Amino acid sequence: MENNPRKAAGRPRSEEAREAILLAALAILVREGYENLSIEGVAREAGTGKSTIYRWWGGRGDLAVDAFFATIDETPDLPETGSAEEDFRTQINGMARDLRGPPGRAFAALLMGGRESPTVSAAVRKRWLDPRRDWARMRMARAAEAGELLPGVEPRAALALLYSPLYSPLLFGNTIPPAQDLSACFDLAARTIFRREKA
Amino acid sequence: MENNPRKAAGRPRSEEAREAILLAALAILVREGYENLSIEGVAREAGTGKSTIYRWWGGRGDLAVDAFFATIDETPDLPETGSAEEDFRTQINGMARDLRGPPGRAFAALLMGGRESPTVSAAVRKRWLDPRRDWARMRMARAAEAGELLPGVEPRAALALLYSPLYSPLLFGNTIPPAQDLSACFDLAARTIFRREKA
Amino acid sequence: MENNPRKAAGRPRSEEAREAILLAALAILVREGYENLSIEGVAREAGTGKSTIYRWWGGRGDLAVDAFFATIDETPDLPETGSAEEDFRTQINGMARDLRGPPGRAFAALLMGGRESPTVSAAVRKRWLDPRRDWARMRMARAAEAGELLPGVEPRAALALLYSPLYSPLLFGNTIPPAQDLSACFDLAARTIFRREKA
Amino acid sequence: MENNPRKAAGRPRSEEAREAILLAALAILVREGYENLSIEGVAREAGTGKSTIYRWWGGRGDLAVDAFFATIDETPDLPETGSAEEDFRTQINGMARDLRGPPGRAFAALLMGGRESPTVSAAVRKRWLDPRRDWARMRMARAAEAGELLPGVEPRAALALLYSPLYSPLLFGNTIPPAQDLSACFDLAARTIFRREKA
DNA sequence: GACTAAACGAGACGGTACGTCATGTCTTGGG
DNA sequence: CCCAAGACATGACGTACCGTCTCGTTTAGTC
Repeated sequence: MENNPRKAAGRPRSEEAREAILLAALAILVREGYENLSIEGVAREAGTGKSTIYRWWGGRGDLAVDAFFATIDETPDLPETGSAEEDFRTQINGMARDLRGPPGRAFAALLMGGRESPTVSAAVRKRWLDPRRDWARMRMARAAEAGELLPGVEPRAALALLYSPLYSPLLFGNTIPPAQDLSACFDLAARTIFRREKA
Repeated sequence: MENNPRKAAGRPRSEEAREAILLAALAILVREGYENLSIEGVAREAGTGKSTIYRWWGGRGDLAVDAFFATIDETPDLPETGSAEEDFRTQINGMARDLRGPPGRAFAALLMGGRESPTVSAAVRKRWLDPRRDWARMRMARAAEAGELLPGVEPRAALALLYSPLYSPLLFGNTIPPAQDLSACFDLAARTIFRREKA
Repeated sequence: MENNPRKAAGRPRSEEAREAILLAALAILVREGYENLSIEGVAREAGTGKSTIYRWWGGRGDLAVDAFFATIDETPDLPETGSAEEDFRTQINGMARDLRGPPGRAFAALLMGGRESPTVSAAVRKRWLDPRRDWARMRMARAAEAGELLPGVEPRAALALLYSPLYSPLLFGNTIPPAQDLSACFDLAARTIFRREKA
Repeated sequence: MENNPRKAAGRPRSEEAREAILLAALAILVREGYENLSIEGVAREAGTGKSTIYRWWGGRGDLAVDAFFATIDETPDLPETGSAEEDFRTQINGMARDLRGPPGRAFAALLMGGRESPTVSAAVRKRWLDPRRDWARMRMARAAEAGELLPGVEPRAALALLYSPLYSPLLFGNTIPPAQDLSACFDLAARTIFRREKA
């Protein structure tokens, strides 16, 4: 029951145009990379005018952010089993799945865009990093409470150790590591973080 | 029996111009970021003609690579003590020192440039990643031989675990983590990788 | 037996809007020239919607025409004394008065608009030129009948000679000549056109 | 024997491009009028880049001026016979010939452009009006000296009377009057200006 | 000491994209 | 049916760089 400033006069925004623009932007992002994502190109491919893009987005950075997140379930329900280790493994694998393939290229492009515009990096932090990190911190705190952590484990360092192997290859290779490698890293890290039940 | 390919007729390359260009490129890179590094800007700032740049470099990517590596000792002699753990810690801290501050921003910019041009990412791999990774693999193999590793540690995963926390923050924050955080991560990782002497 | 074509259903045209639009258009015309007369600008300044303008006028040309003629008495009663020379002098001075100053600039702008749209030039001819020319032709014919013309004077050429000096400076200087200059020209022309009574 | 500031470094201006641009501009000016003369259109038609146009001309006004004057002999040698009346008739007919047809449309367009930009109207004055007016004033002064003028003729008014009928129709009809009409006007005006030899 | 040849600065060239603005059309809700 | 508001596709604006090109100049080695 939202009561906007009365009603919003004038012709309503075209949902068609909005979608065409986001689709075109995503396609170009994946196909040609952030460097070659131009507003004119998007307008051409989407069959819209440039001004329609500038009316709703601030520039190619904003556009790239929205285009990427249109492909992503922004607030996935994260399961919570009894085991913190299992929960983290599930989340990390899920993120890897989200980012692998074309969306991964878009994501890498997006991070790149972050250097060009603080808006973009803020948006990425706010819409990707923060929710996932918040969840992770909370889960880690609960694990500590439940005595699931080994003694002397600092939560912040533990999180860095668990997540970094997922992201860092983007810097050099543009790709998310394969599931097997990721698992090996996770297992190794988990060994030094989580208390395991004695067999 | 001519020693060189003849002797290179004509006016020799101007060392002055080369240095002015690299300096200008680095300055712009650090001051304004990769996005705003333009060939025209470099030529203007260096007081050279554009063609001199295009003669020796393929584009702004190539130029950025050279400008960055001009600030870095490309093949540092890595010490080797008896302890693998100490050696890795030394190397990682050294890399962090190299990348922290302005050069770090240049490095991030460089990695970004990698998406735009395969030449750049190849150069980064060849001049940064490969030598460091080669050393690390070798050192890790020697550690395994010497029985310094805990049982069940896969070298590849171990390396990923050790190095990722250094790089991944570049993706989101444009910075290298502070020494303290890095140490905490390293210690945590080391605990699951290296066999420690019993007290 | 309905008196009007039906009665015109629906909301009646807003006289307020019409006037606001014409006023705004005239103001912009005088203040910023025809070049900078934009429909959007008029709508903004008049506080109306663009479509209201497009509904009633064909474009900025039409609008300029109406705005200009709103400042002019379109069919002034022309006096007729016994002397053709005096009557012409009176009319020409009257026209000069109408066109001098801001309205003159608007008029020049209007003529300029004529090149862009045949509608405009037709309107200018119909609402400015034709009534004045018709009067002049009639007066000249009557003068011929009354024997006021010198022998060998072709009416068409005589009219051109009398009126041209009023208009032609608009082309180069954007202004109507001062009264004194105009008088000198008129006197000179009159000498070769009108028979003067012997003293 | 001009000694420029040494030599003019850099690639020399392309004469080809200059000509293609002027030709295209003139063609558009004549074909579509000043209103529809756009820099982009000229660049498209001339096969050049926009920047080449902006490098050498300040805008469409400047361009139109140059395009028009490229078709006109800017400083025609004016004959001088013994008779001032004949000389003026020759000059006026020559101007009419210059302006009739396509160049006339371009000229009208140009005058229109004068309202939009003071640069243009200054250029038109400087390159068209002034030389012709200067010549006319001088010739008129010489005629006065030689006693060719009727008594009481003010040179300024006489010039206005002679030249106005040529220009003023441009305002309403876009065309230069036909030779016959022009002659009639000229004869009528001449009768009140020049002393004629007794038969 | 002239000749050859490449690198140099300068800067013009045809392009592409930028972000802004006005066009004329349309689609709402409300009077 | 009119009106205001304002979104829409279109297209020109003037700017900034792109990467290529064409100059005249400079700086070596080679004859």
